[in-house]
Amino acid sequence: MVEAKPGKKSDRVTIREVAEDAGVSVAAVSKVLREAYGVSESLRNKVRASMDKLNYRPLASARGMRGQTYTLGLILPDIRNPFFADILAGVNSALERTQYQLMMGTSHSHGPAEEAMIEAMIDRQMDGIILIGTTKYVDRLGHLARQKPLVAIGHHAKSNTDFDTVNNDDQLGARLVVKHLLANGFRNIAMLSLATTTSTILAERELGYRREMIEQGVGENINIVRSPQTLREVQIAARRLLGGPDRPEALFCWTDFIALEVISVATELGLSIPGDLAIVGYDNTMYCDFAQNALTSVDQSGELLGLQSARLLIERVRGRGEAEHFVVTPRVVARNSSKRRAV
Amino acid sequence: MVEAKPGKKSDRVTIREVAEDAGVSVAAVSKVLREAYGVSESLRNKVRASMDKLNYRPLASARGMRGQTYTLGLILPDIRNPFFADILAGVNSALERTQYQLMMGTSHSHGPAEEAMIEAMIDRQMDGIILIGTTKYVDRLGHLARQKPLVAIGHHAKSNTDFDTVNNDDQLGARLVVKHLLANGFRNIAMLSLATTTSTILAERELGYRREMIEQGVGENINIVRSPQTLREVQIAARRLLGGPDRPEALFCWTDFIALEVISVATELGLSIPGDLAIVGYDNTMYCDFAQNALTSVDQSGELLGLQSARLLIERVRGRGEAEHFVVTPRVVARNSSKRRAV
DNA sequence: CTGAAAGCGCTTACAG
DNA sequence: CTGAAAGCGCTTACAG
Repeated sequence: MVEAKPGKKSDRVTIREVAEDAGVSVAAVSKVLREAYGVSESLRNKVRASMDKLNYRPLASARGMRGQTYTLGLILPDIRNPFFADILAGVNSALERTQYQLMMGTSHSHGPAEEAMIEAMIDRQMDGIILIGTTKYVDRLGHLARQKPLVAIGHHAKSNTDFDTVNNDDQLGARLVVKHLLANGFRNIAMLSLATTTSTILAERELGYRREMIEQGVGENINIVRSPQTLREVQIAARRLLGGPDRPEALFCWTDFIALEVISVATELGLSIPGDLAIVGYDNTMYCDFAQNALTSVDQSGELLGLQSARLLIERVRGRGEAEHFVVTPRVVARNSSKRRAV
Repeated sequence: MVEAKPGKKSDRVTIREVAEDAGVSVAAVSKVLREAYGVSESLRNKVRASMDKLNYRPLASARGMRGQTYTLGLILPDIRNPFFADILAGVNSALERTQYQLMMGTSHSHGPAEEAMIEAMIDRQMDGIILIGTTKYVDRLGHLARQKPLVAIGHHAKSNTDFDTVNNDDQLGARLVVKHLLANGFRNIAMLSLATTTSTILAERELGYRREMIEQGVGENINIVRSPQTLREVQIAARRLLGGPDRPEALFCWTDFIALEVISVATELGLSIPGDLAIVGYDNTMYCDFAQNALTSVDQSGELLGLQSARLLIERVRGRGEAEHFVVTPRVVARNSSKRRAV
């Protein structure tokens, strides 16, 4: 009488049982599983039939002990930013017909969690990692990439050869915003950026803003305010900027999420948008379309970025060695928040 | 001359190297790692020193072959819903000082992805799984829970003995909304619910709405509209409901996310809130506080739910057998969107 | 308290 | 084309 152990995986079908059922060797089953070369049609069919019949599913960790786990990791810096949902949609659609599964982790901005998350994913044998909006870990990214396929979204490193990058042209995006606002009659344009010393995309956006302001002859109005991401800090920064006497005519915010908070502060201060203040965001997330926001924003095709990053990562996992750097061209999507004022 | 293989993990320190360095057996190192009984102070110290010195990190998949992977899975139905960020914050804080790492997966509403995600997590040896807002898979949940520790958030199953549940009292939440709206002078209250046949939390909220409407003597105004989650479908449903001649005075939406879309539609229709229409959401997410939304909502303490679910899951992983069902009491957070109209 | 050996479920050379 | 055997890095009884 065989008593099932109270253990949790007692009912799991193994490759050995499939092999027995199909009357072949364990190695043969493994080959069919990996779609490896040198398996006859008939053997493959027998094995497939047994796998289906027994409802076999390979154990990823066991596979990972020698080969791949068929698991890709995605690290998000902040799950609250709705832009990441767009990226994720793209990643998911790229993975749809593949064997790969996506596992996500978040790195809280406070603490050393980003590094910890990367290590956790390496320890869990992810075949490759997609990193979004790298910040602190930047310097060690090359070292990491040499031991694990890596794609960075939202981190400019064109000259790097160890990992791929996927970006929109952030400098251009910021330039387009300045152009758009000037075209609509706003000349005193400030920028609300992120307090960071390591984000290359913010550096690019600030650079684009500066350059375009200067080239358009409104360089004397350049004003970059930097704030951390927390709700409280953004509100404080926005109140200070908008409550004072030298309030700008327009404010370019580095991401929609923050722009929505600015709209809130402006509304509370009794400012009308765009009458008293024009606001532009970045990422063109779904909230921009809501009538109560009607937020002009820069579309950087988040879904495409996600799609492309997953494709590149799989290529890397399969052996590609040279780095690729994918860049998409952004465009301004104009809405009410930056409309030309009635004269 | 030993040449490092081009393989990716050549630099990984193993338990064997730690054992050699410390001058003990591999089994001893394993025991220290697991903080198992029967290890002398001095042996432990030696091993710990070697682990630090060599910068040893255990490979989760190897551990999982016999024991635990120290990885917990969290399955989200829709990453766009900001409520899940609150839950996640709670889960993360519960895991902070533990050995466990969280890996998240999303199940797209379209397709059989929810089931696929659960299987993917089982195949990846998660020690336990937190499931948010279960829908289709409900009937097989018991079977699943018998092979893997499981906690469900947002799924009522008090009589179930195989897994834990973590919820707010959804029926009460809906009742409180009706009470609040009536107290503010709104009598013709409709409800915008989710098109689902399996969600128990929606069933509870609908029940609470119905019962309270009847008990308060406005049963003749009961009107439940059900819509899928997609932006398009919600807009269509909202336009039909709000554009018609028999527009309700107030609309209770099943989640904030949907309520924000309704605010958008109402705004586009030229309706003022709450002048022409009061709106109430559920979950009290951060967007409610934005002045342009000022959305009254039901707070179900998402962070607490997340915290509690992680704690319960770890207890289960450690062997607890009986089911626990945690319920938190919701409360209405009143904002401008449901303010009493000026007479 | 400590360690040698078997084994978890796969993949990978290597023979045949 | 097919399979027997070794091995991935851990944990788990089991001896000592």
